[in-house]
Amino acid sequence: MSSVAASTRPGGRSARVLNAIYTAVGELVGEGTERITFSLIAERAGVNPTTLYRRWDDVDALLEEVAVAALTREGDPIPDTGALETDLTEWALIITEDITRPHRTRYLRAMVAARDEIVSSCSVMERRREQAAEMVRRASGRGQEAPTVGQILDHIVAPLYHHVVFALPVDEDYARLLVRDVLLMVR
Amino acid sequence: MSSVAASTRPGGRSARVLNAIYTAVGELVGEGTERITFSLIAERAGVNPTTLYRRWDDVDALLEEVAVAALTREGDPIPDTGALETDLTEWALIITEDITRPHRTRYLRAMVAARDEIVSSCSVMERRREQAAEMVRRASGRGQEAPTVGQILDHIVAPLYHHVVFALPVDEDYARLLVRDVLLMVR
DNA sequence: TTACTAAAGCAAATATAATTGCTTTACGAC
DNA sequence: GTCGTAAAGCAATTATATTTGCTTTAGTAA
Repeated sequence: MSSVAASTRPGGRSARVLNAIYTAVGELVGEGTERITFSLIAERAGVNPTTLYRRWDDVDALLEEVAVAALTREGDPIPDTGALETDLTEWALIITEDITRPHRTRYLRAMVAARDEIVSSCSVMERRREQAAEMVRRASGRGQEAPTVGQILDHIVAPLYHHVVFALPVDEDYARLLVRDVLLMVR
Repeated sequence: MSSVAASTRPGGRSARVLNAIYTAVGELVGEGTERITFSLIAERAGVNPTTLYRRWDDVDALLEEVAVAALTREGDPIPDTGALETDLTEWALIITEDITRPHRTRYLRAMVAARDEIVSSCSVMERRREQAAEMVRRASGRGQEAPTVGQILDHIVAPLYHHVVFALPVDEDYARLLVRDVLLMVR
């Protein structure tokens, strides 16, 4: 298995090699390559296959690792429009756009296919929870009634991810619909 | 790829072999075997490996096929308690119990890891839609106000599957909570 | 700088997977 | 029954994947 960090010598070459490997995997996933193998990755990364064999138990372990890294990268801004409804709508649209990009979908699937321990170690959902919490906090600050963070996760985030993962259609209208539904719960 | 049905000679041996293969895969998945290979399956099924190579492109294709078959098997009864709230609660509990069983979870993951085409061809969600529709129909027949079928799928089914697939905790209380939330939408 | 050593590269050896041509079995149509 | 054929079994071959011992490279600490 082995993990990214904790290398005793993270300074130069190892880091460079690791980076090349991650990039190679990213490219291959992005290109929709069907059967990704160590040899393929090594070739693309300009790295010796042995390195891969020594570092990861199998290709899946590496793919999961890269997927987790890619999915938990920070970045999405938290909308701050002055009203919860528009905040949530904006946010739902950002998520939609993010997870429907083909290689994002592939990463999601790769991660989700993995064993519990790996999936749990991935903080995608924690990240979403924090973002939701921030929007709710702002709403409360303005004296607005708001759904709970749990409700936002269960009824906006979950359905969106669920649809992507089960290859069901996801679009703007669907995202807006979910926001409307969740707001019906607070009235 | 090749699919289950449409064999020109479904009568005896082929069917028996296919069955042995499906059973073997089921067992291996159930046992949580990490790296399932054709050889492993063939050995377990008491079948020649060549048969597997000739019939499926790769192990994943076979796993997906078995997963889809297992997940779309009929069986869950549709609760009919006389009130929508209890129907939905019963139903949510049935789903919860079903998808949290370890080898069910594994099947779900296997399916979800697959390519779009395979996932789409799986009617798990259609099945759920029909069941939800039936309960809503009964409620309307009694003159009860009810959420839409879409709302039930988005806000009860989706969160449940989402939690399982993302290795988040799922239990009875969670299922009940979701039902309560969705009913808040109709008032 | 220098010495030490973790980690990468290389190449040969081994193991496992996948393919292929041919033989055998046993449905299914007659 | 008997015949034709689809699909399974077998075995030899080929291709890939994986392991291993050794060499080289280059961070890091002194």
